[in-house]
Amino acid sequence: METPKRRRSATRARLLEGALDVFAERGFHGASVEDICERAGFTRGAFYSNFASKDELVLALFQATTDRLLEQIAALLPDLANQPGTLLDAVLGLLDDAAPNQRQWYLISTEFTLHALRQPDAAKALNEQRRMFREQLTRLVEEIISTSGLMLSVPPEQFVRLVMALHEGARSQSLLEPTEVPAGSLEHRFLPMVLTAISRPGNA
Amino acid sequence: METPKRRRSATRARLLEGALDVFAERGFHGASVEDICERAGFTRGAFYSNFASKDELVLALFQATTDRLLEQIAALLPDLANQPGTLLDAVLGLLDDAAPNQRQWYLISTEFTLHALRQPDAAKALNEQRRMFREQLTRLVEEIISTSGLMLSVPPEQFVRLVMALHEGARSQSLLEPTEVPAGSLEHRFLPMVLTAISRPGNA
DNA sequence: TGTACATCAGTGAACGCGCGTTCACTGATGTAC
DNA sequence: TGTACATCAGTGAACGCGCGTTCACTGATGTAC
Repeated sequence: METPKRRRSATRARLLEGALDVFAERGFHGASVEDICERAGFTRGAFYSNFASKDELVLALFQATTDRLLEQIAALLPDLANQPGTLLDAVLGLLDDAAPNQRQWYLISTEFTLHALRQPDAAKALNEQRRMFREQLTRLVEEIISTSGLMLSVPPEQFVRLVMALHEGARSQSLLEPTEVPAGSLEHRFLPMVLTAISRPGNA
Repeated sequence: METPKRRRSATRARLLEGALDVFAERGFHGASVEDICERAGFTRGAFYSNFASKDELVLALFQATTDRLLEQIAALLPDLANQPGTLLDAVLGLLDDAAPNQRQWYLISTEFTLHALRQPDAAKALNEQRRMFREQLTRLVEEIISTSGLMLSVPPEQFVRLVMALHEGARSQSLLEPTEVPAGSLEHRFLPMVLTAISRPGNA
């Protein structure tokens, strides 16, 4: 049944999808409201019937994308924790599977980071999202550690921060030089060393 | 002597300085030509007497900043290589001393990275700059290794890529959460582990 | 079931502001004699 | 050294385009009887 409410929220969703694509292609400022509407198959009036302003759209898009990302991760978590494979495979696999389009997600989230560094409101929202993301990853790490009998010489959250930082910096290198730095190569080369250094097999 | 040529190049330099500040505050698109000129104490005519367009300014700014950065590093290198202290102190110290204003440099260089991911010309310039930067760091690492008798189980350039990637990701965390992640904390916590793992004292 | 009216998501034309860019000019500095 | 002219860095007004936002409207869907 195509009730008006469903129709409306479908329109909103299509506008958000369009915004995601166009923002990734041209950046927040470079993308016009018209671009976004055209991509979504609507006129600008539809846009202002669903969003108060372009600024509001940016925040709504970030929230929507973040919510979906966290849901997807929550769905992936149980599988990863129970499957065979190393701690590292699980964590890095999660980071890769989290976003379907890595390049797009990097462009959007990095631009939102810059935005947040200039606007405290956005920083609050971003830090909240990052905190939840870290908590999910930390939970995964803790679970795997407890079932495998590994020991970390640093708190799991610190380990997660390390993985996320390295992942972010490595991704930017991979996107700039795809052939010199294949995606994931830096993480897979160096994180095992850290694990060797900080983990001791502790089978009681 | 205030010859016209000197005066002209001073104007250009002041416009570039102004652009650096204003771009950091509002982003490339968010900063207007008028903003930049006002900051530098000129009218817009002066701008177009020195730059063909706003786009050209972005590239010129990147080149100018990059050139200065590389010069500063070249000046710092000899001191660092000969001073006492660990390999890590030298490399991380160089990364910190390279740019006087870390936050500003992060904002500018990250936005330029996003720009480069959308525009091949900019990507070429950026990759060239990053290559030279890596080469400087690699040279430093090689020199310290050769005088200290350390051994790396990976090529020095790979080690440098690791440090740069971690540094970039760690910096974004530090800027977003200054109290939770003090600048340099992730690097100083984890890179020693990598060094322990991959270096063997090889005093023949 | 059919009719009359209400609602409101989405249309598309219009507005007006800000911004990048242009250009005729000015006045300080350099050059020729 | 002094005068007349040339140069050209920087001025500031004007242009015009694109974009964010508004608003009177339309026509499809829902509701009342």
